[in-house]
Amino acid sequence: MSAQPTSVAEALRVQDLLRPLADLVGPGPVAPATVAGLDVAYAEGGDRLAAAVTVLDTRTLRVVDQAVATGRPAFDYVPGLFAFRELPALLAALDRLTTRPEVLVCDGHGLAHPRRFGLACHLGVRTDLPAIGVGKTPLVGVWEPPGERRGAWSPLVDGTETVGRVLRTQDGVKPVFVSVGHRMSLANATELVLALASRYRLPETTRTADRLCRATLTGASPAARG
DNA sequence: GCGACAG
DNA sequence: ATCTTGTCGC
Repeated sequence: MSAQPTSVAEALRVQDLLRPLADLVGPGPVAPATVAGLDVAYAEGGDRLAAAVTVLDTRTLRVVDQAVATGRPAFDYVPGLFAFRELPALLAALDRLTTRPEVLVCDGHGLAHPRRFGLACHLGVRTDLPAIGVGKTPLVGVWEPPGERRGAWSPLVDGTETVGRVLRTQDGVKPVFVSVGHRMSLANATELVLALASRYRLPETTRTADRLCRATLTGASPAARG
């Protein structure tokens, strides 16, 4: 089977094949110097997309490198198989970076997935980089609402497993869903997301990547072909 | 069987 | 994801 499946059955098998390769424990870099944000935007009609990666200096939160890749969605949108849709373009964008980020912050879940292999796990395994997932809405699991203050969190539980954390990144603002992707502990992932979401609900990494891929589709940028 | 369902 | 108006609040 290929890395890019053409059917649901095949996609499920790819996940089963790659899942054992994910390291869901490793502490990961305690104080990474750089962190990458990844995001994808779709053109009206959804037949075209732009994937963006921005690399930020962890301390200053300034963008130090970035890349984009445009293309077609590689798979229909199927909850649980979402990664196959955006992965090719995201990997292409990553290839265009001139630096190698120390951690990947993905727009979607990692372990918090019905088969424990969401986009963040997939990207981590395919790049062998520490990766974490930050979702805006849940895919699996149950949780108690975390405290109202920034930094408060509660475990995200699916069945008998803790698959992530529901983290409040700003006072009184809807929480985000953090889960491990690859080579990173849940505690360190939580700490990193909180540091990156210093001012807004979402981490700066995803905010900068989001702006970049949108601007690319809008045509606001000169060099943005793929 | 029916609804839910990352982006 | 994308399509959309007004509205509340710093």
